[in-house]
Amino acid sequence: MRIIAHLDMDAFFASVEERERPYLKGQPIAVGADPQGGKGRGVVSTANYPAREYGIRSATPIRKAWELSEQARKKGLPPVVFISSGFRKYGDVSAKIMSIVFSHLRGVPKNLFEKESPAMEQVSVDECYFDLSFAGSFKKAEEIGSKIKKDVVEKEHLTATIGIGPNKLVAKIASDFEKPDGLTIVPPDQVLNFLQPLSVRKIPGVGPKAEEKLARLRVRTIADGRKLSEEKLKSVMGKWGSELYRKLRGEDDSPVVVEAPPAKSIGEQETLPEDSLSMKVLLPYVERQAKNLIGYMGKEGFKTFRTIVLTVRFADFETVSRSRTLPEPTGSAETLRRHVTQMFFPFLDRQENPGKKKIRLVGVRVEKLL
DNA sequence: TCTGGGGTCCTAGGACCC
DNA sequence: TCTGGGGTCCTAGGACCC
Repeated sequence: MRIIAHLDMDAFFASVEERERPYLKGQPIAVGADPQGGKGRGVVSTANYPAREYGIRSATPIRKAWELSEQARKKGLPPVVFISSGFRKYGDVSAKIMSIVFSHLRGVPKNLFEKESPAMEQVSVDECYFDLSFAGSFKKAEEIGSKIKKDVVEKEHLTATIGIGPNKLVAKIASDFEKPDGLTIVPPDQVLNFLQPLSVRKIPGVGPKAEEKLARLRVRTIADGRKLSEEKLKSVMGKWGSELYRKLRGEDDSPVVVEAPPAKSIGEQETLPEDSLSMKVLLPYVERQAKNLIGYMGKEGFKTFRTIVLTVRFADFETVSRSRTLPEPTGSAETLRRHVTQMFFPFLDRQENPGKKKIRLVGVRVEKLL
């Protein structure tokens, strides 16, 4: 019997800031872009729970967050503490959390002499899956889950939410069920009942567009979705329909992947402080990005790339990309710089940009890495 | 009050080859 | 005359995740 757990740190970035500055305790905090007095660009990465009371959450535009904070302040409520630096340290804290989780796991012995390493998969700075099958029962798995939570609080003074189920899908949905500081166990015989009333949106992979398509079929909950045949789902959602059909039933056999597969692309993009159409302003951005990319490639252990993708986002948010695949792989910074600038020029005149729309973001990405 | 940055995967048309 | 079928690569765009 498979027993899989998913751990998700609660309001991770904001909680790290809060624990490091006790005077922030209980204050609304938003970690993310610099609000620049209401003129900043970008979004909130993490809002703590008091800030969520103001309607601020992940992906809230930073200007809106600023506005909501101002509104609260005028009502005599504490203003939001905006924090836009310190992203480096979150990685360090993350590593400590992951090692705490790891220390509670057991591998499945391959044989008498060779021990298998525990199965744990880190999916982002603040999330991981791990295999608790060795516990033998959901009861025992629950005990391990609560020990891990306790250990994270004692050692790192942070809270985590854990979901446990018969596979990654159910574990993930379970960890989202009761936050913060939750522990939700969904044994196999309770999977269908647990999923039934939840919105289809809770299924990873169902975003706003898929939700809308399903709504047109009168599907809101997972129970609704289960009334559709696999054929129907395929006709509406394409290839993904079959997968969705299984997910609606809580079925998932995807493995806990211990070793992260090598990256397929490396890129960098940046929203400008102000929209621009000036070559003098824009070109240094793409040139710097091209240069940075060669550095990142080296760090990741790649020597060459073969495809270059240039991305441009206009002021009206229309986003276009141009790509170029070279006949031979190269690792040359100068070659990349040359191609990127060549690819960029058309955007500055009438060819690609007849309306002369200003540009708000530029980005460069390299693919086919070796 | 306009909407980040890092990615992955899928689709669909066209070129090209056998 | 009214036009194969399959495979692979390239390009562009879009949905989605954290």
